[in-house]
Formats: sequence, C-alpha cells, structure tokens
Amino acid sequence: MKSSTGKCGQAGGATLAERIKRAIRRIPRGRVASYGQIAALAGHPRAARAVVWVLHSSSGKAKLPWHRVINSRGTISLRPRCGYEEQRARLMAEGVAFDSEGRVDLRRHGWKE
DNA sequence: AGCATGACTAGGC
DNA sequence: AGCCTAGCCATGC
Repeated sequence: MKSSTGKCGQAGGATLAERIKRAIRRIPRGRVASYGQIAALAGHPRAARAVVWVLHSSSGKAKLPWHRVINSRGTISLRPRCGYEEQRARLMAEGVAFDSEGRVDLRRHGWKE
C-alpha cells in the first residue's frame, strides 16, 4: 500500500521529504552539509526551505543527524535559544572545529562526497 | 485559494 | 564587505 496521499507529507516513497531525510542520513560523522546541499542531493537544489521544514517535522522523532546540517556559510542557523549550543556541542563531539566566530571550516568539515 | 511561517540561498546595491 | 530583496519548497489555518 503505497499511500500516495500521505497525510503528513512523507508517505513512503519518492517524496521530497523522504529524499531529504535520506540525504541527511548520508552525511558522514564529523562532517557537515548545508541545507542547499541536502536539497540538491534530494533532487531540489532550491528547496533549502523544504529541508528546514523536514528537520522541524522530524526533529526529535526521526533519527536524523540534524546537527550536521548548517547553512552555506558554515555557521549554525539555529537561534541561541533554540538548540544552538546543543548543535555546536554535538558537532564538536564528532570532531568538528569551530573558530572564534562560531563558524565551521567547510573546506575541512564540509561534506564532499 | 491565499497568506504566513521556517534552522535557506543567491544576487544586487 | 554588509544589508536587503526576491525566489523556492512544503505545511497549516
């Protein structure tokens, strides 16, 4: 039964959300990827906003390394009051280094398959 | 059907 | 170099 009429966005199968989740799971430990990159891997290079929604929708539910997803500048987009520190701590725990500006060196930790 | 929200991105000034 | 605007995708009311 492939319910194409998924109520919550992703109904098993080729939905954008499903691809996005899968792309996020593909991020190697100790590496970070940008929203746009995830969207691109999902097939929609301009769907960075959709990635945001997916993370919100699955945040805490699905086992997604959401902390490995940051913006294209290499900085954490989360607000200081909304898990910013947690994400930073998780990335550091994986070996990702932050500079004094709270920025990650994408040339070094950026996910490049 | 339209407007508003969300952890975005790229381009222009 | 920094701020602003427009574009994109999906969901909820």
